[in-house]
Amino acid sequence: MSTDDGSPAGEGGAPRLGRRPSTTQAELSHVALTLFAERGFDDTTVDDIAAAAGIGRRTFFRYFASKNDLPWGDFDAQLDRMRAYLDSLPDDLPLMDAVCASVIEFNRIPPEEVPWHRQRMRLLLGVPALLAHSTLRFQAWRDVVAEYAARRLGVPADSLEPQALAWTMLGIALAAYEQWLVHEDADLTELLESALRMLGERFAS
Amino acid sequence: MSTDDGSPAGEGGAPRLGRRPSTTQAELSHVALTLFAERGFDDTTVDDIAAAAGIGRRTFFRYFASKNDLPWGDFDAQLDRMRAYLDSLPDDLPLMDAVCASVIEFNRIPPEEVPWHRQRMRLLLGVPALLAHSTLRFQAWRDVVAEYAARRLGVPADSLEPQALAWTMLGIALAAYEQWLVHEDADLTELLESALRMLGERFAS
DNA sequence: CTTCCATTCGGCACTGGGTGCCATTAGTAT
DNA sequence: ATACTAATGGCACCCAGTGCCGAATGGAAG
Repeated sequence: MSTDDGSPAGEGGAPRLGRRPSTTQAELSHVALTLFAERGFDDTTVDDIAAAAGIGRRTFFRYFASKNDLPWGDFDAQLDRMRAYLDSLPDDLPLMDAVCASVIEFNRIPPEEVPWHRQRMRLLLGVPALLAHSTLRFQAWRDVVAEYAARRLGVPADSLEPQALAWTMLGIALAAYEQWLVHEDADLTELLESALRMLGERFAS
Repeated sequence: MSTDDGSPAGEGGAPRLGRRPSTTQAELSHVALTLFAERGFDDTTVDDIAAAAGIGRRTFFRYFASKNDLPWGDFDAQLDRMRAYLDSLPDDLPLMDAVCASVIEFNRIPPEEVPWHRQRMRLLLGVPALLAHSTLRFQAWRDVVAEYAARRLGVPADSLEPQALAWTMLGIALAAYEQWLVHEDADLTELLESALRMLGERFAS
């Protein structure tokens, strides 16, 4: 995914060589999300999406490796943002504080994008096929957390402690998301904070 | 899954009426696991499995809803075991102790089944398609934990606290499993214990 | 033994996601 | 105009999964 498919039609700098891409991931994603909202995920075929976007079915699969990837946009860019945030934190900040802060920061969303993001997440966590596929994305997210924790702890990234920490953080975040989707008026940041706080209290026993 | 597909060929009680099933989930699962070990999951088609088991492709899908379900056996029975174990614990045992104990108990495996279980889990966590599909099974597991926690806490099962706890426990268990798969000589119970212990220490900060 | 009924089997055709191949199209540079 | 580059999209193909329906297999009732 990410932007290595050479598609950012328009600016970028490179004077373009060869035929220009006829669309973008973002546009395809948008078209698809609209269709999903109308007919539902399962009742929307890739042909429908390609037709609605005015491209061939074969071309669709050059922009997205699978139908399941549509709601994700370019997650890799988000991961880079998270990595950068973690690296910007001072090393004397306790590990748990750093990780908790980054989870909160990663999931901070501008108010105007809340409805949009809500729809995306409702899809991702509500449609079984998408929830299953999401696991693979979450794995990449966990790796970011685990690598940071491993560096701070001075242990390999694939050892128990960073991995367990990363899994835990993912779990907490998803539990908060589920609440957020159910309660229309809830604030995601607050939910994340209380989930994290709860974890600390519960384990203090 | 479970046993509602009416296939437990042999005993059961009901004197059988109509044609008898020509195989069982267990046998199919066994045949499939063997093929997976030889050729790999992705390079084994459903036709291969059906042929190896001596049944028609169409019949295969009456025993398993999908190819992805093959390595799972009857997970529902395991979940019932877990529920029963949780219910058997005294109510004055602190919640966290109860949950931790049940995670450990759920993943206790007889020594003779270790190699078998290892292969199954290596498949489930190593093949992307299976890992993704597993999410749906893990959801059922999480529900068991969340329902118990909710009862102990006197809150709805879909509220934040039980859900976050369940997610966390799943994460810890999976982190331990990953270590177990990497280290051939490791003991799963010990890994689970140290992962749980670590979580407590880390959050005590 | 024959008839009836229940249940499983499995072939066939079809949908839908995903891929490899390759000619075509649309651009830039010379 | 020519050459080169990169994206497009049609076509054929593979595989998972489903609906339909007739055929096979068994027990029970006549």
